[in-house]
Amino acid sequence: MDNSKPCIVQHDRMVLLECGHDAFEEAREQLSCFAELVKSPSSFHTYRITPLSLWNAAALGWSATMVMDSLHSMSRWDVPLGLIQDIRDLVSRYGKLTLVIDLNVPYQLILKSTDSQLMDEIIQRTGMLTLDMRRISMTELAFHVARRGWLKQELTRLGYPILDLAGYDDGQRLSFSWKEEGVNQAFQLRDYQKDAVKAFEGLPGSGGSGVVVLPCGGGKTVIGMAVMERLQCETLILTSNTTSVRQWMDELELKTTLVSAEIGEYSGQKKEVKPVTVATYQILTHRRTKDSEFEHMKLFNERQWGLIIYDEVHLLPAPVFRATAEIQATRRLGLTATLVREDGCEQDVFSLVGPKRYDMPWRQLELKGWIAKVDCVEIRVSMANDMLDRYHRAEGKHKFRIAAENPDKLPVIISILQQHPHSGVLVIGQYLDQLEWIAASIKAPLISGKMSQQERMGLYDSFRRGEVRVLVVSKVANFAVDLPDASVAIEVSGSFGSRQEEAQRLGRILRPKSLDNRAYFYTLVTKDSKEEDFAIQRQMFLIEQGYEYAIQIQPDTVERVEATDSYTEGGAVLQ
DNA sequence: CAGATCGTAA
DNA sequence: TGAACTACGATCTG
Repeated sequence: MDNSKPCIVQHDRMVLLECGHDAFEEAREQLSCFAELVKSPSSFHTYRITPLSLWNAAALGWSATMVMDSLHSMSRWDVPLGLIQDIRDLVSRYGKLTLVIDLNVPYQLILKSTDSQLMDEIIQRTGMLTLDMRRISMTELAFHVARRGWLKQELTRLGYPILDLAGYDDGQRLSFSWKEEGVNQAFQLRDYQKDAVKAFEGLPGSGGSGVVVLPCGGGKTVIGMAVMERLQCETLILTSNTTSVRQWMDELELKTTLVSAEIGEYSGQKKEVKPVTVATYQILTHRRTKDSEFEHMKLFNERQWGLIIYDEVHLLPAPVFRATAEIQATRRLGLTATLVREDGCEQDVFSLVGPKRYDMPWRQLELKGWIAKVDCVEIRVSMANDMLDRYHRAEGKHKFRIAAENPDKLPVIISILQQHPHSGVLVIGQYLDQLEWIAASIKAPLISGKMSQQERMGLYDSFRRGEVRVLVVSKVANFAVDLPDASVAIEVSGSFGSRQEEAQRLGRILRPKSLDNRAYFYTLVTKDSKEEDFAIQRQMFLIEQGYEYAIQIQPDTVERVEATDSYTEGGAVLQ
């Protein structure tokens, strides 16, 4: 055993990482490249090495030897032999199967494998020869172009990822450029944005499809536009909501020479199809009745798109995968802050949109000053005795809500507000009753789904101007892209454990700050309740990104609030 | 026929 | 595990 190493590598593909260890930070960075975080209690973080995490690493250029060397350098004990075998096997699978165009037969693709045994294995496991595919040599299988997406999806599911080198249709050409700003100064991309665009383009032959992972505030729309600008083709942009549709359209008009006649909105309100069209996922999946067809999927074929951009690709609805499988000859760019999906369709994103091409951890942007430096603090608030009684008597499903609505969270909120007397603060929660009560108690306006868009805009404006310092917001915070940014967020309750939600909420305070570029994220959790478990689950994504939650335990009510005051100011911050 | 309101889906 | 919110389309209104 070698205690100078931070990890325990287990034969079940789990890796335990000791948190307090000197080499923690470095190990975390390595692991995040080829493993995914599954649990993060305080002393050890648990990572899992999955086929998908290895293939994504392979797509970024990791070899099995590199993964092994990395594991070896971090592991306290010898890396289990079985695992070494598994990693060798899995990583080497990426690239063994390639997809190319048959230059002799039109509409025909060829799946090539590096050895005939592998081809035998695949044919056996899939029974593919019974379909419209022919084995044209020991190592080659020919099939129709229409099967391209289906094949990749199926084989990835079976454990055989395909390196797609079959190329793309360029689509209808569309000329435009960045608009010149000021004194003939065209728009400048940040270095990492240039790198992301380059990574998406890949080497000649590869690239052209895949996912760019960037935190909120990292400029995902800019990267989308930059890829469009490189390709000079008609583009379909898919986003999660109508506000974001308008945002894309505005940005395009503002930063490029495209004019409004060339940019179309395809949503519930309008059905324009123009050289650049921005649509919501929802309209694509809309059906008149439960089992009628998806009538708007035809949008994929209404023009000769040269590029399809999937904004927030982690939200891509399952039915859209099917349409995506059919347009594999079109370049595809996925943009997201997290590849984690609650429905486990990560594999389909990998096989149908493409592998991860670029990943920029939040912490690195923070070091460069592109986003604010955030301190995350989890405050565990205990329950008063009568609440505790109610909690224990309640049925399982009500317990969570009782804990979440713990009224003793209020003094903590007030204390935090006092600690940040000059900052814009967002109080974010899940239950309207609770939020109404808090809003009334601290005399701050509440923004919920009930409030009209106009009223919201008014409040957002006053908040931006500093006339209103504190806003209480409901789940609207998860969707409203126009919510102004603050430097302090207090999460008073959250849903069952969505990592996405936590990421979104943190995103609200990430925009760089003028003074010291610092922001604060507090999450209030009732001590010894179910809420603690869900909080752990929610925080996982941020921990994956390298954030650490300082934990404050709040033993009892008001008089302890002062006690924590000094504690917070002192040291409950990140390094 | 633009804008408000309502029910439904996910 | 449940509540809250959004998007869409249909219907209504001046």
